[in-house]
Amino acid sequence: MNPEKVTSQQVAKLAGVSQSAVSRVYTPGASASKKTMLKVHKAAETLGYRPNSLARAMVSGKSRIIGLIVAYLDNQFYPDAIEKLSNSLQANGYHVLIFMASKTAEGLDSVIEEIMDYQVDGIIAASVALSSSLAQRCSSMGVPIVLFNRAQQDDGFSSVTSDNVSGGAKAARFLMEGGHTKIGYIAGWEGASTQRDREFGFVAALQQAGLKLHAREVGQFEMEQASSATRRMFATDAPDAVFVANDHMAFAVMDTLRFELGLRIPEDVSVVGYDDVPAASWLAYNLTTVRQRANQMVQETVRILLDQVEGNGDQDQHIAIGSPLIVRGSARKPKGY
Amino acid sequence: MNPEKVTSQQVAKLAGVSQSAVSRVYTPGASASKKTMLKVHKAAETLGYRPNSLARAMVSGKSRIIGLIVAYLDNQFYPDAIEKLSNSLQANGYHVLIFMASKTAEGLDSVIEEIMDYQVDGIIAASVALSSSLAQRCSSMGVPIVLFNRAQQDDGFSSVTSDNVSGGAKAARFLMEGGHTKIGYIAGWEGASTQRDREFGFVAALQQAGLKLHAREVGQFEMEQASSATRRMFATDAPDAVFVANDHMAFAVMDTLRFELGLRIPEDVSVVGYDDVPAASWLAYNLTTVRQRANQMVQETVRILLDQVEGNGDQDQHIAIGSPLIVRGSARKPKGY
DNA sequence: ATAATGTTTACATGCGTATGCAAAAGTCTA
DNA sequence: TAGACTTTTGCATACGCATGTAAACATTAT
Repeated sequence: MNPEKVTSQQVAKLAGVSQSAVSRVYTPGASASKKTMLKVHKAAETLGYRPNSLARAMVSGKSRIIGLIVAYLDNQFYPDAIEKLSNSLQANGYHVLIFMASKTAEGLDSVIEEIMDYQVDGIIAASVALSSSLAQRCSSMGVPIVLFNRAQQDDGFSSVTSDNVSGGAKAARFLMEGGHTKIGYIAGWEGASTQRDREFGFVAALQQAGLKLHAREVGQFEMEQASSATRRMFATDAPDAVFVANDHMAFAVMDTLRFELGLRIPEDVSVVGYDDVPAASWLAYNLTTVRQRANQMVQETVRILLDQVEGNGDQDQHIAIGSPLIVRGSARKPKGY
Repeated sequence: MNPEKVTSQQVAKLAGVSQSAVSRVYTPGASASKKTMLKVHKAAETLGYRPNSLARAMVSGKSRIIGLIVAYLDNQFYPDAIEKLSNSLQANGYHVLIFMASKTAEGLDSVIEEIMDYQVDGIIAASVALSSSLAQRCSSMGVPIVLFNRAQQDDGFSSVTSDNVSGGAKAARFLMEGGHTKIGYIAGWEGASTQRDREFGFVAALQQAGLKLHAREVGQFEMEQASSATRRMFATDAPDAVFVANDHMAFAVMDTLRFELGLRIPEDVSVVGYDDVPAASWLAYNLTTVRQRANQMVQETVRILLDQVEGNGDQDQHIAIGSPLIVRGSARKPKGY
C-alpha cells in the first residue's frame, strides 16, 4: 500500500538536471554528455527509477506491444509457437499481449477491438481467420497484421505458413511409394487454409499417379471428432493408409485404430500426420509426419511484422516455409528408407 | 500509413459536448444523462472512437494488465493453464502480458523489471521461483503476485497449488494396495516445491506402511532426463512400480520401459504420474495419475489476485486444491477398482 | 412561488514521458 | 583570441484521458 512511483522528475532533481535530460539518457537516439549520463544513472540507481512504458507509449505513439491472438492451445504446435514467438519478440524489445479467441470466432471482432485499445504496434493472428472488415480497420489504423499458420491471399495482411500443398503431396507420394493403394484422408476444419491446402496437395499428387482418394472423413482438428471419423472410415472397405490433416488428430486416429479396431500400425494400416509436434516423436506414436518448421516460421513472422511496424514496411508478403517429411515408424517405408 | 487517431476531443466536438462528458460516458461509475449518452454514442459510432487504454491507464493508475510469467510450455499442463487463466482474466476485463522466463531463471529479475515497466496491476508467476528481493520490490510498488503451481511460504505473496503432499500419498497408497513392494520414484527438478511436496507425501505414506523407497532417480521434469533416469533405475534390481513426479516425464518413462526395456505396463511394472494432462488419457498411455484440477486452480488464482488488485486485498493466501487420483490402466489395480 | 436538494455539465488540471526549439556550452580552426 | 560549428541542455508543450471543483440545470418539498 505504498505505491512509491519514481518519475523522471525526481531523478532529474536529484541529479541536478532537467527532466528532459533524464529522458534523453534513456532514449537511445538522443544526445547526452557522459557527465550527465553518469549523474542521471547514479540518481536513477539510488531512487530505483525505471521509465514508465505506458507514458512513453503515449507520447511516442509506439507501445512496443504486439497483440497475439490464438485459438487453440491443445494442439501442441501452438504452445510451441507461442514460446518461440514470445522469445523472439522479447529479444527485439517487444512484448506480447495475448488473447484467446473463442474457437468459434464469434467474439473475434471484439477481441481485436480490445487489442487495438491497447495501441499495439502490430498483431499476430495464429490459426485464426480475419474478416476483411477487420483487416480494413486495422490497416486504416496503421496496425500491421501477420497471419501465422493460416493464409488469406486477397486481404490486406501478410501470412506465414508451411508449404502445405507440397507437404500434402509429399505425404501422398510417400504412401504410394510404400505400396498403398487404398488411401484415406481425415480432414481438419474445412474453413482453415491449412486444411484445404494440405488436402489439395495430397489429392493432386494421388491423381497425378492415377490414384483416387479411397475415403474421406472430417475430423475438425479435434481428437474426439477424429476418432469418430476413423470409426466411420474403417467401418466398411477399410483403407490401408491414412493421411491425417494434423498430428493432433493423428494421435487420436492411431489410438482408435490400435485400441478400438485392433489394427497394427504400420503392418495393417499406415498413418501419416502433419506438424511434427513433440509428441510425434514419442515412441508410443513414433509418427511419420510432415514437419512444420516452427523456428523458421516464427523467424519469418517476426521479421515481416517488425519490418512493417518499423516502417521499412514492404508490401504484404505470403511466405510458405518448406516442409520436409519426417519418416518414423507409423507408416510402411518404401525401399530405400 | 494513415493512422487516424480518434480522440475523445473529436467525439466531444461532433457530439456538441465537452471532452469530460465523453469520458464519463465511457466510465462505468460516472454520471451522464441519457441525452448526452445518446449523442456521444452516436458521434463515437460515426467516428469509430474507442477509448485509448494506455491513456486511461496513465491517469487512472490502473492498466488492467496482468503480467504472466511462464517457464515451460512443453509440459501440456501450462498451455492449458494459460488458456484458462487468460480466459478468466479477459472475462474480468483484464488482459495478459505474457513473458517467457528462461528455464534457468537467470534473466528472471530483468523480466520482472520489464513487466513492471508496463505498470501491470498484478503478476502471476507460473512454475517459477521468485527471489525475495524481487518480491520486496513488487510489494513496495503495490503489485501483488500470485504463484501458480509453486509455493514459497515465507515471502510476501500468495500461491495456489494442488495438494501435492496428499497427492503423493494417494499415489503411494494406490501402488501399495496394488500389491507392489519395490517402488521407485522419479523426481523432478529439486528446486521446485511441487517436486518436494509430492515426494514428501509419497515417501511418508510408504513409511507409514513400513515400506521404504526402493529406488530414486532425478528426471528434472524433462523427458530426456526422465528416460535416462529410467534406464539407471532399471539397470539393476528393477522396481515393480514407479511414481513419476509429473505426467510429462511419465510419458518418457513409459516409452522407455516399453520400447527400450521391453517391459509390459502394468503387467511387469506399474506407472503413476501427476497432473492429468490431456495426453494422460490418450489410450497409448492411459496413465493412472493424480489430477491437478486446473480449473479450480485458475479460479482461485484469479480470485486472489483480483481481490488484491482491487484493494479488497486480504493477506497473502496459500491455497492447495484437492488432487484426486485418476485410475486408468498404467498401474495394476487393487481389488475394488 | 421559493428554497433546498440532487444531477449533470464544462473547465481546468495532471498522469509521466518525448521532443522541437532556442539558448548555452563546448570544440575546433585560422 | 575571435569566429564558425557542433553538441548539450532547459523550457515548454503535447500525448489522450479521468477527475475534482464549481457552475448550471432539473427535481422535489415547503
